[in-house]
Amino acid sequence: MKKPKVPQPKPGGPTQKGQCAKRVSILDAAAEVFCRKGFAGASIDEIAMEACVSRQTVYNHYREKETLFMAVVQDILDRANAALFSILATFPDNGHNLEDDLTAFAVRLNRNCVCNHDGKFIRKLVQTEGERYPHLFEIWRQQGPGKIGTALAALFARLSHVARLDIDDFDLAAKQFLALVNADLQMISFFGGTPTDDELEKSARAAVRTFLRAYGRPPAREAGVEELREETA
Amino acid sequence: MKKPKVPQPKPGGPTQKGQCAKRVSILDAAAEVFCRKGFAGASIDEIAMEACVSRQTVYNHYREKETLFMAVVQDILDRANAALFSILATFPDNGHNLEDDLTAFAVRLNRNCVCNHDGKFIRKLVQTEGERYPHLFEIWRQQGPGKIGTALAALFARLSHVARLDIDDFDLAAKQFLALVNADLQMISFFGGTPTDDELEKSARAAVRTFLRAYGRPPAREAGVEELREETA
DNA sequence: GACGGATTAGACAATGGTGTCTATTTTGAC
DNA sequence: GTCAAAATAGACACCATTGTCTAATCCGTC
Repeated sequence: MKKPKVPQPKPGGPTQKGQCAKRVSILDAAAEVFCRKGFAGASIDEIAMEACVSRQTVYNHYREKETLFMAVVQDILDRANAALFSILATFPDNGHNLEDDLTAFAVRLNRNCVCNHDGKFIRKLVQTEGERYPHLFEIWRQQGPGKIGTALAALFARLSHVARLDIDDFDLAAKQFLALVNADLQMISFFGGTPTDDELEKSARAAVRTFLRAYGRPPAREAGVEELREETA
Repeated sequence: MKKPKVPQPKPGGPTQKGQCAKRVSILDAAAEVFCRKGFAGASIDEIAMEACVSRQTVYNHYREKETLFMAVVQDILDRANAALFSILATFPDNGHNLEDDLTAFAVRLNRNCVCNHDGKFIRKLVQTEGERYPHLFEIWRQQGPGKIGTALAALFARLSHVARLDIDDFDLAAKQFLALVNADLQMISFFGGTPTDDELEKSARAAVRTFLRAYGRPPAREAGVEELREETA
């Protein structure tokens, strides 16, 4: 009664090595449970149940708990990476309004990379199990924030070159941009909650505004502060 | 051989209810182990061993694992809070150089509240177990970042009033200040590593510089206003 | 319909953890 | 020195989990 239950074995499942349906189902369920309970707290039975699969099937696909765990991590990282590059490709090199462009970019980044399920999962897991698996932490740092950071720095370098930003240290600016964008949301997504679209938009706009106050080139109409300084001098 | 070992029972231990030495020792050890292994992964035996105490003693002081866990959390929060207010009390209301003052403040805040042992512990624990104990998350948000945030907002309000900052939304600025200060360090302290004093200082200075680019009043007026105020007082 | 690989439920031993109990020893106060 | 409270080691029942094994069942393919 309390053991894994299997509703319908899904007749259409292809039996390939790479992407068998059961395999995916196990991976998803494992991600869910590992994220909720941590490595130690997650039980194979619970994962099997959530995946609508027998425990033995789990062991057939992944030799042991740790194998499964590592497979989950790699899977999530791959997905998050794909999302990141797809977003970076959308930034308009010559849009009209830098503030709007950056805000839209920040919203998309947060929604699809940082605040989404994968993002929360991987951060939580790294913090929970990073000490036990230093290897895991290293992979994450290079493939996660590391990639976002350098990609963003490159973007800022381009924008600086087109004279829309006034940045001296691109890497620093990238880190600060990410930090600002997450200032509001961190608390929400820290827990389980997912920020609403409204919160996402609002906090992104506030962050971008501050960022541009610090790093933006005054486009003549927004030169309030600059002019003030000139006049008082 | 592998059970709790007790070297010397420490003859000088007073037997009071409030702060018995064993009690403290257990609390410290429990914090350490819970932080390393999470709630599920930590075993009472390991805690007892690390505290140089028998398992039964642990159960004598704390009825069950969960009781101990909650006591640890409350203890850490109290300590972190005390540290925070002691730091806030040191900010000079009428210093000469705002950048230096803010930088020093940020360094101290990070060293004693955010990047130190307690800070890392509480963040890790909230993220690990927050879902299982929503109560824990709520306490943390109000007593931790919440208190820092409002205290910082109040400080910025004071500084704005003395015309050293140009801020419209104090709460937002406080959040952004904290975010900027942690932009660099987050990655380091995310794992187990403790940032060096040098890293702390450098990242704080970069953050404050950006913050002041966004929110600072042109420095020409700073000294004048300050002096005027002092003289009229 | 028959075959073979995948999948299933369920039993199983081994392990390790929790919380209780007891008999003994230590400790500080008197 | 005596005494009571606290702390100790160790045994214990109980439970959950891991990973293995087996016999039965499902599935697509031939």
